Parts: sequence; C-alpha cells; structure tokens
Amino acid sequence: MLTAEICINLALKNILRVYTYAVPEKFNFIERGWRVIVPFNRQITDGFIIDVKDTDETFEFELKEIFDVVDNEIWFTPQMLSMSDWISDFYLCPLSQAMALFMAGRHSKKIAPKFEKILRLVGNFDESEFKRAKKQLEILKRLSEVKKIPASEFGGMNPAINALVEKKLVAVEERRVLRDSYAQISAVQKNIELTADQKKIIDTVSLYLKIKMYAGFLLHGVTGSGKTQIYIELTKIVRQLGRRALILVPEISLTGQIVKNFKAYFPDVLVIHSKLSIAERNDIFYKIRSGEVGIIIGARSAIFTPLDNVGLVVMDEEQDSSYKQDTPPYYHAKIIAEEFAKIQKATLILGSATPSFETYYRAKNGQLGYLELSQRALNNPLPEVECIDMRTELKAGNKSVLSFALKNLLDETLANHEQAILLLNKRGYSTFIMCRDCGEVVKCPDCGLPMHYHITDGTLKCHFCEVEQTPPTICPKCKSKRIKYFGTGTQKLEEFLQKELPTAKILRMDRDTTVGKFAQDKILESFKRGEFDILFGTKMVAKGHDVANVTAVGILSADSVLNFPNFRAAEECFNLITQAAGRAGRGNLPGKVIVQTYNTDADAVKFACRQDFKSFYEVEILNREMLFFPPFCRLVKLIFTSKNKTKIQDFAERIVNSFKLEVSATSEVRQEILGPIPAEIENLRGEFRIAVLIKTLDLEIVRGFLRFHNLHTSENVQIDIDPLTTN
DNA sequence: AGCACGCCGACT
DNA sequence: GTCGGCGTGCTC
Repeated sequence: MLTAEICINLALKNILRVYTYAVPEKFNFIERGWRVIVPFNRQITDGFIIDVKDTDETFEFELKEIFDVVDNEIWFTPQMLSMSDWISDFYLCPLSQAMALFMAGRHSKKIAPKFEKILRLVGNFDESEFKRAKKQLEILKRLSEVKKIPASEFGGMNPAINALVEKKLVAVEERRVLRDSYAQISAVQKNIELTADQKKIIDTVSLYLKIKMYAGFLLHGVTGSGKTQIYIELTKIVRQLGRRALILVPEISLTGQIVKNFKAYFPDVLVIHSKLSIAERNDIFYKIRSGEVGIIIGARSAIFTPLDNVGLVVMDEEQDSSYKQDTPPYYHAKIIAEEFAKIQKATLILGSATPSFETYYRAKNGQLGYLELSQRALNNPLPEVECIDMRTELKAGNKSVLSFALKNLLDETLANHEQAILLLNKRGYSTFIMCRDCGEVVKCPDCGLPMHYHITDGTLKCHFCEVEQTPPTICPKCKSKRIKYFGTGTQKLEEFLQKELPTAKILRMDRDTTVGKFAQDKILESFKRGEFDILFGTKMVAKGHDVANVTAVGILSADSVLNFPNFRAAEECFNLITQAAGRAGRGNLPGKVIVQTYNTDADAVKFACRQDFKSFYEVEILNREMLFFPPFCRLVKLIFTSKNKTKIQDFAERIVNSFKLEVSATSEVRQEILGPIPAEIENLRGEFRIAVLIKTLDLEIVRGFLRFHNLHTSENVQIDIDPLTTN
C-alpha cells in the first residue's frame, strides 16, 4: 500500500507532527514536495508531503485517504527541497519544520485563488453583421487588436459578451489573478552619475557575476554613500546576463525607498514580506514559477520562494537583527542566503554602514571580499555629532529628558522650517536602574553585568547568576537619592515633548502606531511631505529612509542599550547611533546630531560620535576575543521548557554535565557550556524556561552531541544556532 | 486552528 | 434533571 507522510499546513501548535495518509491509485505520482488536500479531524485542509512509502505495515487505526492535490505540479522545486534538507540539518529541526518555511504561510482557512474572465477572439467576423450591435462590434474590434482582454475592461460579463460567446466568436477563459499590493508603487528614474568609488565596485563585482560562480562580498559604505544604486547597477548586469536577483531588506525598512528605486528601473519587480496575506503570497509563488519575475525584494522570508536562475543575492543592512527568525527553527536569513547563493552559483553582497562583527571579521580574514564606500554619494559631508553628558546637565539643574543643546537645536530646526528625528532607545520586558547623578548602574556582584529590574515583582535580578536583590534607594557609589528607573514609554514621552515644544507637529512611530501593511510607509510619507516637524519613536525611526529636509537628529539616552547583559550591547549601541546620525543632512543642508548619554566614556558612544567604525571594531573585538564570544566562537542556545520546574532544571543540569564530560573534556578544540540560567522570558504560557549556552569552535561536534542525546527531537528543548542573545 | 469531550453552575 | 460555560486534548 502506498502511504504518505504529511505535514498539515494549519497554524498547528505541534507542527513537528507528521500524519500518515493512504495514497489513492489516481495520485500514485505524488512524491515529497507536493501540496495535497486531506481530511483532518472532520475538517478539510491542505498539507504537504514529507515522504511517500510503499509499505505493508498495518495501522491500529484506519488511514484516511488523500482527497486531492492542490496544484497541478509539485510545489517544491528540487532547489527548495535541497534547501529544506540543508536547513533541517544545519538548524537541527524536523524536516517538516524546514519545509514549512517554503509554504505560502500557515493558515486556518482554505486558500481561495482569485480568478478573472479573459476574453479571446476565435474565428473571423463580418463587420456588416454587427450594424445594429454597436457594443458587440466594439468588443470584437478591441479583441482583434489585442489577443486577450479581461472581461473587466468591458464592465465585466454582460449581455454583449454573452451574445458573442453564443455566436462562438469569443471564447472565455479563466485566469488566476495574482494579487500584488505593491503594483501601484513606483518612482521616476533619476539620472544618477556614479562616483568613481561606485564604478570601481561595480566593475569588480561584475567580473564575478559573469563567471557564474559563488562569490561573497561585504559592501561597507557609510550612510548615504549610494549602496542602493550599486545594488541597482549590479541587478542591471545580472538581468542582462539573463539571470535573476534577490534583494533582501530588513523587515522594518522594507516599505520605503528601495522598492520605489528598483521599480523605476525594472518592470518585473516583486515585493514579498510577512505582512502579505496568505492568498497574496500564494499568488506570488505562481508568478515566480511562471518566470515572469526577474527581481524579488523582500524581508527574510523572501529566500523561501521558487526563484531560480539567480545570479545576485543582496542583503542590505546585513547587521539587522530582523534577519533572525525568533521562532523555531530560529534561522538567520544571512546563513540561508549564503547557502542559497552557493546553490545558485550567485554573487552574494552583504551591505552595511555598520557591518556585524561576524561579517567584518570574515571580510578581514579573506572569507568575504571587501568593498568600501567611504564618501557620501552627493559628496555632502557626514553630519556633525555632539555628545552631551546628561550627568552634567542634571548638575546644571536640567531635569528634562532634553538637554539644553538638544532643546536649542530643535528650536532652531523648527524656526528654519527644517525637520528633526528623535530617537528613544528602549527595549525589553524589563528595565534597569541607574543613578542620575553619577550614572552608576546596579550591577551583579558576581558577574558584573547590569541587573534587570522586574516590574512584576519589584526585584533586581541577574540573568546569569540568579542573584536577586531589592533595588537600592540610594546610589551605592555616590549616595545620591536620585535613582532613575529606565524604560519610559514613547507615548509618555510624546506628551512631554509636546509640552516642551508646543508649536511643533510631532509624529510618533513605534510598534503601536505601525500596525498594518503600509502603516509605516504612510507615516514616513507624511513626514516626508513635511506634514510634521519631528518624527519621534523607537529605533525604527533610524533605519534606511531618506528625508532630505531632516537636518537635526537627537538620540535620547544613547547608551541605555549598553546596560543590557548582552555581549553585543556595545555593537548595537554603536550601530544605533551611527544609523540615526546617518539620517541627518542627506539633502543639500548640513546635518547636526546630538547624542545624549550618561556614559560619555563608553567606546561605543565615543567612536559612534566620530562615526569611526574601524577604530571601534579594533577596540571592541579585543573584548570579544577575551570573553570568547563571536566571532571567535559559534553559539548554540538551548531553551528548556516545561510546566514542571524541577524536572526541567534537573534535565538541563544533566545535559550540561554530559556536555562537560563528553565534549569539553575530550574535544581537541575549545568547547564551553554555561548554565542553566533563567531564560530571557522566564515564563511563557504557563511553562518555565531555562537556558543553556554552548560556545564552540566546531558546530558539528555540538550537533553530534545534541543528536546523540536526542535533544533535536525533544519537545522540551528548543535549539537556537547562532542566537542573538545569550539567555 | 477547530471541534468534541467533560465536568461544574443556573435555569425551563 | 438539562443547557451551556470554556479548560483540555486530539487530529493519520
């Protein structure tokens, strides 16, 4: 009997599970990668085939039969299947979970494809026979000019069309409508004179594009240096070579510029991102397979499409954390893009003004080509950056969140009818506690990392050492009573700003104000049109967009990210300041940036104010090496979850001990394991979560260990390869 | 996700 | 005694 292992494509809690169905004779052609319709618990839904077996095994229950196939060809292309295998292997996730990434999304309803009626002329007609039927003649004439016309052009199906169908002069066929909500967006092509630097880079890369072999590059260009134009020029070249391009952008900046810029040059651009409806996404796959798409622009999930014959893969803002998926299988789009580029024999371009340390390190070691743009394209200077010590402000009697300098800058900007961007840097479920007089942050007595304040129980906790204490009321260092709890929300600050700047029109942009497909785009557009003076919000205000009239940028408490117990904190702080500063002075007017901080000595702040990535890297990389963190090792984070706290604690401890005995003690290379420690989110839906962190020089050894202990199939363990945070 | 099963409170 | 609240658990 032919049976199929099927993964149900519902947003099921337990995606890992695979169900066995009987394959009826008429579908004996199906194999791994087909989409099918199956009965499932008195519903009818769709799923995809993981495996087909010819077996004489008996089942204690009666197998249900596959109802139908969804498509008239296999959904997974060979390249999608081999990528699924690779992902399952690399990320230690079930094959079903890896394959699910390539579905057009998980859903609860059946996908309803949209059809439209297409009219086609069949046979010849005699004009004289239509003297009394003006409408019919008009349709016939149009059809003899253009072969196929949607009925909607004639106001949908109507008596005239029906009459022509009756006379067998017109045939009606149905065509799938492939929805594309970005169809309307476009821009005017500008005549851009390339700089000498840009030309040199394009020449270098085009050599590789022509060889059709894998090659990877870091494109390191300061903000405003014209990286997008390089992507466009390279795309022109691959298109001329008859190959396609995949442009990956962070979730957050997807909306803007880049899509418009590409649409100005290319007719066959398709946009993909997570906010598309499942139906739209489904349509998009058909469009790609039909070969009519030459360029895909999308967020991280855009790598999971049938796009083939790709010669160029671009990842813009490669350091952006939104490329990392925060649910299993916790993949990083950069890792997959590199694998994809290798499979496609394509050129990979990782673009950034502030590359991730991992990428820059690889470029320095010759594992990636290094391309540099050190000048802004319009030759306008980088903005002037001033660092303000908020401790000094406070001593001078300024208790406001705005320093005198920033207040003055904003007043000036408003008076000149220019625009400003204000960035509030806040993050996470918990916050930290700092002395407003000396800048002292309460740190863990054991490990020296900043402690987290938990609003829920009012205690300070160290996420590494389980040290817990009540927050101090006086500063342990300078005895000041002015202890500040950081973590003020954007909404509250907006009210405050409005009071400080009563005439300013302030636009808030954060998670709350940007729900919906184009919300963010709309906010940025209206800011661009000059309907507001100040754009204010979380880090999303700092990313990617280009508003010529912005001359002032203010960063309120630039260093707050430094106080999170994260080995990447300094890097994140540096990136944030640099990116925010890069929004200023992009047009003809010079830009001015004010960075407020309680921590003027921090390297990240100091070097970011000078916009000196390389020096910052040279200093910070020493810390990474000393502490044995990436890029000097690979991380694997294990999250153990269970309703039973002691059970899971014991389990995790047993694994840690096994690792020490079986791997750390015997491995030729450095292998460390830390924990168990409380996970970043300690409780989730009634389950306790604890984390274990592995640092390794050889991921394959760690994978072997995890497989040996069956952790990759355990329901109580989530494996995160290359996690962004350590707990 | 759906949908049934099941075990407790207020009603024809 | 029955209707119905939604907690729990299963779906080949």
